[in-house]
Amino acid sequence: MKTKSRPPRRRAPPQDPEATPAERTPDRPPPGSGGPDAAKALRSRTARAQGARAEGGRRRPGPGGRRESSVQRRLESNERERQRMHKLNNAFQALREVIPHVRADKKLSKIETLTLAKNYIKSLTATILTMSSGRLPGLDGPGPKLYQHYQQQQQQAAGGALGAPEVPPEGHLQKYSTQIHSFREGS
DNA sequence: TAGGCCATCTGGTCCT
DNA sequence: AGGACCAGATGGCCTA
Repeated sequence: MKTKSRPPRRRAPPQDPEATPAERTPDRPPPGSGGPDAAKALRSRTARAQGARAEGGRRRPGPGGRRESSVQRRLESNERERQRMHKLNNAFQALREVIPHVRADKKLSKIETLTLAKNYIKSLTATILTMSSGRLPGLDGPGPKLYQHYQQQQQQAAGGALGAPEVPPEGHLQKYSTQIHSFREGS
């Protein structure tokens, strides 16, 4: 796994919103080739693409063609989607900044960020459990409640992922530090 | 050059 | 009805 700190990517030039999918990417294979609902989408998109090809790759004329209002809606929709993705990326960045990791010079990828965050949370939970159980033996403090919650989470996780081995609190700490290490090695 | 990661576009579906 | 969300497709950039 590699990560990199690369300059901001330049945005791909916006495609002609009036163009049919076939016009924009003539070589594009039929989309929606995976997933249960995809079959319907596949058929409808393919039909549209084929229709465009049948017309020599030109925009469908007449009522079948995209009206200006529909083009405008598509552009607005694209813009909203961009903003949504930007927000998502901002959230990823915020998450990166609170996860301690050894490769401060290199940006964590999204998958690395999520994986590391998950194990970081687990290790923190384990740490808190260890500390609170040590300091509050038998008391009705946060320790026992936290431990109950932890056990519930463990049981749910084990139920969700069939055959997932239950990891003891200290195991998460070990796993997290191992992962940090492997990310460093893998760079 | 292949593979990984990413941004963007797009159409379908879900939700308010 | 319109916006949010989702997933597939595509192409660019980067590194090994």
